[in-house]
Amino acid sequence: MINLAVDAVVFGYTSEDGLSVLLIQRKIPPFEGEWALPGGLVKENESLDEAVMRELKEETGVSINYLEQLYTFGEPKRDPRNRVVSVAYYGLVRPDVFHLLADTDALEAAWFNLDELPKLAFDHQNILNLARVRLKGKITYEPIGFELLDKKFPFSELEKLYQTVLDKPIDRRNFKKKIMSYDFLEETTEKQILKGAGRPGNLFKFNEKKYLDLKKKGINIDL
Amino acid sequence: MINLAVDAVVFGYTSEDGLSVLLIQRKIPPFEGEWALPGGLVKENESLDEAVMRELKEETGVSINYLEQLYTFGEPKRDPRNRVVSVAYYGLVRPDVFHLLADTDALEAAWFNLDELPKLAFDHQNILNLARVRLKGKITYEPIGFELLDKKFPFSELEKLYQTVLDKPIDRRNFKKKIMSYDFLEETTEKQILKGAGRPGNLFKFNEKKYLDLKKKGINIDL
DNA sequence: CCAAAAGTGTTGGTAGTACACCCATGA
DNA sequence: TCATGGGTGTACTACCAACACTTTTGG
Repeated sequence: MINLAVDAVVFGYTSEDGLSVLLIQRKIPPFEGEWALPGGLVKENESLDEAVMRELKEETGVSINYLEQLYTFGEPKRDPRNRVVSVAYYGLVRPDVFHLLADTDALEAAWFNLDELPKLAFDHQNILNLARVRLKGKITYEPIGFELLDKKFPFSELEKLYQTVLDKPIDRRNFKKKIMSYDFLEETTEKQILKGAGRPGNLFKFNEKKYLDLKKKGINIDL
Repeated sequence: MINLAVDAVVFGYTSEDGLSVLLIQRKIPPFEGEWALPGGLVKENESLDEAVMRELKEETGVSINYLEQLYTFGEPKRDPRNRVVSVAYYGLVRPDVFHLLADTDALEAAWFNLDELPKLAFDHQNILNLARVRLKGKITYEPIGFELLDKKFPFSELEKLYQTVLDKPIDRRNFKKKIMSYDFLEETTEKQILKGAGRPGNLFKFNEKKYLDLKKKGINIDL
């Protein structure tokens, strides 16, 4: 008898704190009290996509519908008790729009900065690592930002987002040239309201139609 | 109770017949007598990779160990009887090195040219379509050919392989320039033995070390 | 006036694309 | 001698990478 589960790697991005990941503290054995990816067993009559959204909602209160399938992990001993095969999903959201609410099998749900992670239960560190790689890959051929930034934002916010996810510095001028050539950003006349010193930047917004078009067609941001 | 299965999309390539796919004719319901991808239920104590190799061997006699995970299909109604979630794998081989031998749940095993496919059981046509897309993608960032061509082969064979998998014409000169720049091919002094008219080409061989290096590092054949 | 962040162009190199004619062979 | 397939080079373009100084603001 093989049990089928789903796990969700939900990355959060804010310009202040960079990348984080949503974890839960397990209420039940195995690994009781330890931190793990949200997830759980698939029910008889739901699809995998439905299962992962449901578990995420149940355990963390986070409700999103654009997770992507990452990989299926099926080593016989990955769960110390029973055989559990897990279909992992991943996604990237802005944490501040959710109110976390641990429930069902979770004692607590919290965002952890990627460089301050606790030890994770099961093989969840592997899953997270793979998700990290895939996320990096993904943003080089698909635009991101629309769901992660404010309606209007200074250009530097988009730049910071790419630098954070790719985890390397980017030349400001070349990046702007490239992004602008895809023509999915519109410059507004408004200016950034500053917190601290520095010249305030113009605010930009996404042209939603062109942005979604390019999500389908694909772009190429090799940096 | 959810059953867990694996399915294999094994593509075959020959320069004469192009791309084909390995199918089996089902011996048991559902879809008895129809053609389907080789695959079957995962056993309690084997990994997913082991399961897919085993099923492939059992049903078709084909023994390979370099399939890659493709995607996991889990719609509740994809199997008309029970709930079956299937982890699909894919790979590309040369058909002529295998002796097909249908066994266990298969009445017959056979290679089908991609444009002469029978109607497939379950959602296997979807799985195949996705595998086709992924295969195309894959050869643009990983060299192929070593396992598919003879030890020594005329350059046109490699060209034909790429044209077949990508399903579009390629400029011979540009392709050669690009491939040669990666430096994993060595030109020999031998010449092709002809079948029919035409100027015989020089034979090439892979530099296995450099080839495997590039498999890891990745290349970029955007054509 | 100093520190912080935004804005802005040019140049050189590299890689990609388009393109056509001659050569060696078998029939 | 014709048909078949192999072999080869150039020129144009587009993209990418590297790079530094000026402007606006807050403190």
